[in-house]
Amino acid sequence: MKPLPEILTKPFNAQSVESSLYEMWEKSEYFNPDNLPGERKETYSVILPPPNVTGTLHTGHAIMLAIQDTFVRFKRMHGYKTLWLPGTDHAAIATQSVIEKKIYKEEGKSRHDIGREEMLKRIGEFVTESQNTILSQTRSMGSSLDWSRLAFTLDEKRNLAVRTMFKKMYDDGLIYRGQRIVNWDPKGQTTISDDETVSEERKGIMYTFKYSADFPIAISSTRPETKVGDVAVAVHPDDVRYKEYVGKEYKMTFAGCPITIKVIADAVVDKDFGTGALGVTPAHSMTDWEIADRHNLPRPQIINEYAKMYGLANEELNGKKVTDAREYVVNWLKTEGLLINGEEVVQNIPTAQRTGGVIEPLPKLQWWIAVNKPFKHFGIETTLKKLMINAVEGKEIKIIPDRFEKVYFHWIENLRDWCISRQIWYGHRIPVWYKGDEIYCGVNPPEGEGWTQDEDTLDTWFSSGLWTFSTLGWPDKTEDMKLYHPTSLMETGHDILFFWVARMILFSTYALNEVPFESVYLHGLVRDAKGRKMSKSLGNVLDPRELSSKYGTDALRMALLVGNGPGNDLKLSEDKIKAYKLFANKIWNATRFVLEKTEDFEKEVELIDEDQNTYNAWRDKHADITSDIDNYRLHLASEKIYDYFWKVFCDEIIETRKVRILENKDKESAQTLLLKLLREQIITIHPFMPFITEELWKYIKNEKDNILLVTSWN
RNA sequence: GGGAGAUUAGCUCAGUUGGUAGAGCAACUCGUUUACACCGAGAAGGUCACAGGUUCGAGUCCUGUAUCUCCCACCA
Repeated sequence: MKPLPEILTKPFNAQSVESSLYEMWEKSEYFNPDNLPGERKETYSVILPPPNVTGTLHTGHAIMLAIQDTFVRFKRMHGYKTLWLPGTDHAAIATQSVIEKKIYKEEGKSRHDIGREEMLKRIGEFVTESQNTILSQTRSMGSSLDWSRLAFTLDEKRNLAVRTMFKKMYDDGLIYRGQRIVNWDPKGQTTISDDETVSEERKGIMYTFKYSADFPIAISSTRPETKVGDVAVAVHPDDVRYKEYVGKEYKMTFAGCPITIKVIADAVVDKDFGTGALGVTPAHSMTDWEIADRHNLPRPQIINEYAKMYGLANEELNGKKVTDAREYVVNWLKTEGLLINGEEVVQNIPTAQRTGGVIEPLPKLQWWIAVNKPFKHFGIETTLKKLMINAVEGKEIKIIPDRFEKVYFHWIENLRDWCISRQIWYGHRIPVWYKGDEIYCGVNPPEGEGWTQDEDTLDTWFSSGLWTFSTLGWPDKTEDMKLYHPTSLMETGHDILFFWVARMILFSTYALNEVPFESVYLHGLVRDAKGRKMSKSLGNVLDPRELSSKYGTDALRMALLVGNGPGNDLKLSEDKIKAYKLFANKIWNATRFVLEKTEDFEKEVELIDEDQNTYNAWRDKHADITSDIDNYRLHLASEKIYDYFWKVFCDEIIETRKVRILENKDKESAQTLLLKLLREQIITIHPFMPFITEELWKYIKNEKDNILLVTSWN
């Protein structure tokens, strides 16, 4: 054996070795599956959920990187042609608003002052500059990503994929332009999808009143200001109280605005709610819009994009914010003696997830994906919804943990057409051009003069939805597509099951007729030791960069893996990370000791029975750990190797064998056993704690052995 | 209004297919004679929320109850 290396005589210092080890891995080019040694027939592929390009690493990223890297390293050591592909997300609205704020702060200018072209140029510059931060932080977690395939959701190749997909769906009639009620975010000045809204509990007042003294039916509303846009009052067809009025029309003046109200009967109305009569405001309520559809009612718009009243006969109301208008209308009701009562209620108000703005439902001409529309799909009539359901129901995709399958199905059942156009600048521009009444959709702009492109961009989840195959070169028929799609595993947070996972399934099954991934592993949120969400205001945010420099990346990774079952939130405390720093130290010292005790070791000998039994027990443990990883139980696998190394190997095996080595009793067998166990355990620990194990491997490997990254698992 | 999850040692949490309860931290005793005090040895600590049931046997399966958390839902 070699003499004991100098570095081992000192305590383990993670910081001093991590960056040079990562550099060594990168230089080996083994992160790229094309360069992996040996013959590898089976592939294993994972596409990294792209972090926001302007972001910095947080514990959510750290957990995702730790889990994925562990699987990827395991499979790579297992002989698979393993690809883990990195990328970043342009995060459309989030990024644009960051830069808008920055420019406003520094120059006092809005995006409209600056103009579309200049604004996009500035965002582009900012993004280029900022992406290195998240990428280098991603590296620092030890992530064995193939950087040669780095992708960006808004680069040229991904843009081609987006345009191609849009055109294909447009031609199939699955993307259409339509005037419908949208979720309008007055703060962000854009439409957003249903999933981008969050309902917030707020107190409001439910006013019960009449439009005018002559009108026979009282109605209830928390938004009386919208009633100037009413065109009907709907009652239940069986409601005897109002039967005599159905079909009649009333002309009145409400809050200074002339209105015509038709009494109609519709089954959606709940007889027992409020007065049992519903004031119908088609332009500003989804339900009412649908009622208007059924009864062929007009749809006057009376609120604009700035959440202000407009287009009304009463000039006093025009330009008023909806909240001020509400006050105005309520006062008017009071003075006219029309207000019957006002009852305080708790209501769920939809707000925009990104900006917090209160959603104003507005009718707008937008682009949609039709999820319920039948179409021919590879010769079979189906709908996008059915495709999404079939992929999971038919077990082509396994969701881990499986309880999320129910959540997924439930979401799809309630899914409505997806609004994909956004009134922001940063993103994939809609590949549609107009000239007069003509409309052209194409991957490339139309020939000829006079065409103008649609101003809108696409929902960021449209491009993210293509991620598993746009990263592999689609729409080109690439070797990567053939080898790595469907991908093996998608690992992400359960909070984006709908936003992202479902959309990837939609696009992939639709365009490729194959699932985007075979398994979905959903991790939970990281919370603090008390189970609270990490937030700046609580001051309980743990920064993964600080933690890894303090305790070592290996220790941080272990803390994120042990006991962290799929789908459950993880409570993370510094104490836990500290415990695995001690573990790293234990591995270090045990290695030194074994190397010291085997300095005079020459060659492997046959193990005596006692040692063979010990070795066999380890092999059982090893098989157990292997099966845990294969079955997505990293939380158990990591704990088992920790427990075995410390409690069994160090506390029992080393303690007993060192006596035999000292006393020269079956010394060679003891030495053989210690070296074999050490070597095999270092290999087993590597996917979890890549740095310390790769460092130690240098001192325990045989001449002919490659670096640990590509050393065989078995 | 629907759905999902949680309830296990003082604290924070594991416990894959049912077979005499585990980890980290904290607290207790002893040990620094040579891998590691970033350590070792030992002891202590739980009627596994509650009530029933299935079973030779249940933290683990079934039914119900309570408390908490999350998700979904256009009740105007």
